[in-house]
Amino acid sequence: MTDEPAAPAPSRREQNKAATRQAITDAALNLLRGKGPGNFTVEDIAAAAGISRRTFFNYFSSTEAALASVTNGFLDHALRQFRLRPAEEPILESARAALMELADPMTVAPMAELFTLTQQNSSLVRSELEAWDHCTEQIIMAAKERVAKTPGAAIDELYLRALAGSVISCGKAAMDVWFAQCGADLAPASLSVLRQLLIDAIGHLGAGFDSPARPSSHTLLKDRL
Amino acid sequence: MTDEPAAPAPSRREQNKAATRQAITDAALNLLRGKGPGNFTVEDIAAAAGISRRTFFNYFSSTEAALASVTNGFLDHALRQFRLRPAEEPILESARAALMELADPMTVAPMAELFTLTQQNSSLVRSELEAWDHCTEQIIMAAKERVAKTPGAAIDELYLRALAGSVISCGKAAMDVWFAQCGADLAPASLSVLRQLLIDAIGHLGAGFDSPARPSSHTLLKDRL
DNA sequence: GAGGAACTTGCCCAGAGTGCAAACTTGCAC
DNA sequence: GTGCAAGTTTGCACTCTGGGCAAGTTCCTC
Repeated sequence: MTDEPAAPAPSRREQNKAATRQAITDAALNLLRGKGPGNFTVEDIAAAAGISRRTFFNYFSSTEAALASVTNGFLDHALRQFRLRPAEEPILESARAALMELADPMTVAPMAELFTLTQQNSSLVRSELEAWDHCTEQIIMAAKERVAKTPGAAIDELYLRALAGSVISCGKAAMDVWFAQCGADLAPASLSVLRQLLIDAIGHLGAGFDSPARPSSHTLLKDRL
Repeated sequence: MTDEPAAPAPSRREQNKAATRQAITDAALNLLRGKGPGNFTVEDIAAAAGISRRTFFNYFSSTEAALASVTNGFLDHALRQFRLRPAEEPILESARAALMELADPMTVAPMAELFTLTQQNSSLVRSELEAWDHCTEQIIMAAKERVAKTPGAAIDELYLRALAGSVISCGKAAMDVWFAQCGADLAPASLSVLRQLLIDAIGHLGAGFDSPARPSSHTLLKDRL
């Protein structure tokens, strides 16, 4: 149901595959909601999605992989925003802007739900980690492309990797604190908190984590609660 | 908790368990060396360690978990160093000092080997990620304890999580770049490179990543010392 | 050295993941 | 349409994982 202006020939085959993939992740998410993590099998998912067990494995290598599509969608969104930023902008500022886009109800809702459903289960947490790491690699690549655009600039691998990793860590930290404070609350006030947490985290990063506590935005955060 | 004045009662049982645990990880590592990742089973490990398959699972929940003990040992070493730093020292400086300890032949050797053996295999990479994440959580806890010691200081959860995550990311970035540059080379020159990479990474972090890409910034080292 | 706690092991079973080959669907050309 | 090639689904069979259970073994304590 995505009508992009530049639709690259969605053949019947492609449509079917996309529909099946969607059916699988929907089924997996429903089972997660209904039975809780670890209480359903691949066979259950396949049955709910109307396919055979074997076909499930043609699409995903595990239950976790199927559920990871939620996190991946979430992080891909941020990554897309990052790529849209002008090349001459400082990377930290681009990152801040990209992360800011995550504090949007539509975007964060699936992630918030997954988070609450996932919290207790270790194998699901593991695939979350993988998703964040994958996003880090993507950011590194995006940043490299950006650097390549500016003439006379050399790529400092260490700088890029450290920066990308730190940015992602800050995003993760903000999300963690937000979930801990607000649960899966998606009300405007809660999203404001998330936005402020993201700003603060990137702020700490930009300031080199100078002072142990920066009262300026911290109090602001508490006011919102 | 380990080397306290109260003798840590190494009973026969404890010894046996420790020996078995060690035998398992040794066997796993040998098989990894000999057959490569994914080309041996839990049964192979158990046989090589002289125990039953069932007993293996009494110690580790998977092959990856058994191999992760290498990474965990590596990171625990850093964590221990971190805890040894004075409480009034800035956290970043403590982190720098702790990471510096990793550039030691004895410490880094197993990690370097594991890295080269692991690189291609995704499920092993995943458990590495988990180990780094676990270390992050430990650092957060250690930092909290430290903050609790200083009177009148409030714990800023976001600050701590963002900082710990960023520090770990910088350590990871330095290791990644080092492996990419030097492979598993443990010669003094190579270790110097690692040391400098760690210093630079933490330097970038402390400087808020404000400088454009610029390798080998020895000024930052001077600043910190 | 008797008794109990801790540990190992074999047995069993549900479920994960994958290769294979037979069926079926779609795309394409005639 | 007909037909064929390429892509997909599915059942089947198989290996491996992970863990519950109960019987056997080792270690500690009294």
